[in-house]
Amino acid sequence: MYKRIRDLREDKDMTQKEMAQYLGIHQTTYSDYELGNLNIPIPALIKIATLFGTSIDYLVGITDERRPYPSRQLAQRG
Amino acid sequence: MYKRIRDLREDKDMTQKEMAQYLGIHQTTYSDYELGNLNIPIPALIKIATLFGTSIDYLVGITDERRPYPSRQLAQRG
DNA sequence: GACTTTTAAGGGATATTCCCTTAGAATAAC
DNA sequence: GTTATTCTAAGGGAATATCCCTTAAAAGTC
Repeated sequence: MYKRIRDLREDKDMTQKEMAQYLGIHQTTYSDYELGNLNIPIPALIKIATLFGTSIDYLVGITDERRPYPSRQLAQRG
Repeated sequence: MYKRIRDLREDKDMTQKEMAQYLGIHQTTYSDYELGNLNIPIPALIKIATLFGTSIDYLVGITDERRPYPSRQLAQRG
């Protein structure tokens, strides 16, 4: 169960159907992602993290820090 | 092709076989992970990020920052 | 060249994925 | 309370992906 993804979705007042459309999959597939019944593919994880402005690490519970590192395109030296 | 994972593995002088043993999978499966032929499951991503002391975001190329996010146990408020 | 180590490709049994249908839960209006 | 509506979850199955095995190819050593 990916509670963080569910909580972020609800914070954004989005439905599973809307998330599924965003990802190009069916609502029931997305439901299974949140429930942990299916492994979430990396491309979907990236899109979800981007949508919510956080990191994959936060989504999957590795860290409690919600802010992502700078995205690759904008990263600075130093 | 997950070049970052490959580069980190080589920096650590590890073979695909050693990585596969660490993950509990076959060398050819791990090879397919690096090549992008197979989707890397989240649990494997977590183990790889932990082993290399970095984030999943770095592994998959979202960010260029190599340092890991604060671990869940040690995360601070603010 | 012969040998070893390492990585990648081919093939196939098996497990997973994904969608469809549909059921259940929650809410609202009447 | 019942009729809609919305949202999420379960059951089932065709299609697809996964994972390992075998083996080939590449790279290095002697």
